[in-house]
Amino acid sequence: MKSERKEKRPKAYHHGDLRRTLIEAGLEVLEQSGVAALELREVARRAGVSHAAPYRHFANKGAFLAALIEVGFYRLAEQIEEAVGSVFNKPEVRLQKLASAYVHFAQANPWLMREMFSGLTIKKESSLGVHDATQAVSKLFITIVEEGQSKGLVRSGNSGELASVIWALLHGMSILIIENQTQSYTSKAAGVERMIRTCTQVLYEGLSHR
Amino acid sequence: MKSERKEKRPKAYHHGDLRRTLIEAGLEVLEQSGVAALELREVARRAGVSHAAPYRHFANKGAFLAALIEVGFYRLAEQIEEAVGSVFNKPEVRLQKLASAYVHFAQANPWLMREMFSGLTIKKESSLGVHDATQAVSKLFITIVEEGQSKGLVRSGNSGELASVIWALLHGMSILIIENQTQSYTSKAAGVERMIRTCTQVLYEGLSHR
DNA sequence: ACCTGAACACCGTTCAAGT
DNA sequence: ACCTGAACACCGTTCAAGT
Repeated sequence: MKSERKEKRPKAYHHGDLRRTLIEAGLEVLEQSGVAALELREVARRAGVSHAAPYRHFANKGAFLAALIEVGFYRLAEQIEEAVGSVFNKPEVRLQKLASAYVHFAQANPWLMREMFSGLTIKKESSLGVHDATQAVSKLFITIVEEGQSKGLVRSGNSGELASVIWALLHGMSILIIENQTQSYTSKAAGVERMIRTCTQVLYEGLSHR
Repeated sequence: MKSERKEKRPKAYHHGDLRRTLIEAGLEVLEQSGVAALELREVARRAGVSHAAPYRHFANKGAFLAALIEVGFYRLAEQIEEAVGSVFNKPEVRLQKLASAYVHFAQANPWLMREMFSGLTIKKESSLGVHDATQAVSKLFITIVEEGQSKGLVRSGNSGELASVIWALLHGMSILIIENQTQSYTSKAAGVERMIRTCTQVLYEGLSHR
């Protein structure tokens, strides 16, 4: 209901911040066993509370999932920011760092990633938090494009549209990799890095100012 | 080509080819109401059989989902083949047709698309059919790249890797569109077409022979 | 050979009752 | 204010029994 981006510390009752505990447990179950195994009762079990307790913090299972997704987008945004913000390299290298960050997030959180991009429209309607979180990621891509344009590196055009092209390629690549759809090319870590480099090159060429 | 796997023809009993009927019903439920609503009992209901009947044709719910996914990949492959096969236009136009076909498939079957790229690795292990079906799509992309290379249009390099770049961009774009993540740029059909054109351009530039 | 109906374990959700 | 335990409807899955 409220925006929970800050570390607030509600007074511990039986279990401290149960909401946060449930979310952490949920992320754990999700990554360990997949969505099919993500049961509210199991999450409650892990948190050491009764199966009815989660309903004090989430309207239903959908709202709980939305909370996990929200966290997911904020974490992804953080990783992206770290990757592109702390580097004073050439733009090509920054783009590669961005790509690496995105792909590695997907590899580290494949199930979360799948849920983050599964029926978002519905979840955004019922959860303002999810909407804000997706915007955080979206804005990062747009900023990157606009920076590139202001330096004369990126072709002119609607920055939102060009940002979507970058996002699309990084996302698609990440999905193909975690779904093992790139075959032998990414079966090893070195292959993944090579794939990232190739994507970065194609993007850089394709987006560059002519 | 509409070659849809090996056609077995079990003789009609009470309901004709129940297996196929169940799959059609399943695809219907999935697209109408999403994965959460995809229940074997509901599918059986729609097919007019008891809730136990599906177990004569599928080991469990997972195997049923795998069957839907398999159909999904073959249909996607068909659409792609149609798009690139029947056109004698310039390669740029063919690429755009390919992109359109992919995106439109996603728009027409968003839930199926999400399931097709959700936990594929696990499903491929238990379902050879799914593996073959994904290969059918994968090969199409590779062929397209190799054709481009042989004509000197596409840069040299591992064709599988370059094929993955194309697939990645088209897939990512499709996901962003169906998840409403490209914002206003694709809220109307015209916006989607423009987005497709931009992606195609970037791809063509990025992949071209230098 | 193919399907049914009862049965079982388990989940999401609700609610009166506890601390 | 926050959590528990019983209760309910419904799902996935199994299996003996029907045609």
